[in-house]
Amino acid sequence: MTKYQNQLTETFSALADPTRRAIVSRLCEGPASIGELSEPFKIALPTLLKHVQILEKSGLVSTQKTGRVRTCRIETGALKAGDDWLRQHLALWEDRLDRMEHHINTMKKEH
Amino acid sequence: MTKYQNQLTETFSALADPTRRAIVSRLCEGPASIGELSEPFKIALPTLLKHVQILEKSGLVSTQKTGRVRTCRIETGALKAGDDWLRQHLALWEDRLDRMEHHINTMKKEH
DNA sequence: TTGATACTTAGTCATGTGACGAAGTATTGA
DNA sequence: TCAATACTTCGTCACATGACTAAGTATCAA
Repeated sequence: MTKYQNQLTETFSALADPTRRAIVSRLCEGPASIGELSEPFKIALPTLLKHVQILEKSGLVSTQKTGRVRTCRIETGALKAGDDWLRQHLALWEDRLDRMEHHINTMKKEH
Repeated sequence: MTKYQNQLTETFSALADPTRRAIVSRLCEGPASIGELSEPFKIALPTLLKHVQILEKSGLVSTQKTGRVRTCRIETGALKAGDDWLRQHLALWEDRLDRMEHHINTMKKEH
């Protein structure tokens, strides 16, 4: 598996979990600490931390520790990579449908 | 978890596996049977079938059996839903950056 | 300096996932 | 009819995932 494939796998895996998507949504409103992130969820801190680490590994989120507080923020690179993959595939399929339609119209005219 | 959340979870989970992404890529070139799909991969038929079933459940792919052959094709709905989520979040974050930049510029002028 | 705060690590557990081979079913072609 | 084809189901297995509690460590405030 190429690095690009690996990156996509990590991005989509990270986004496959509803808690992690909620974290991403929250971070789109602005940076937050681990404690702030954990508040809206009914999960233990170590569990939340693990989610943040997965998001960080996938490149969706970056973090920085200052004193005893770790601040998390969104990174758009991985979001864009996922979006690019989806759009490319949508475009591929739609091109195919267009070509098919064109082909059918050509056939009709020939009658 | 709402139905929409569930749908997103299934879509992103489905896309998290490289074999399944390869199946989606292949099907963007046009419909294919289970046998045709399995050829490029070094995996057993039951494994491939399971992947196709996961893709079908997520709504990314639809299948139809005629005689003894099952034909698989892309469905764009789930692809679009995933793309929408990503684009919405990219937009959210970029709006925030714009507002921040505007704020900084306003502060500068006030000096 | 010392107690509170904010994570962090370690260890455990139930469940889910992706893989396989073997054996089954339903169609098709000769 | 009957062998070949194209899945499909079944049972199993190793490993990954997401959750927890308990017990750390590092920083800050009084």
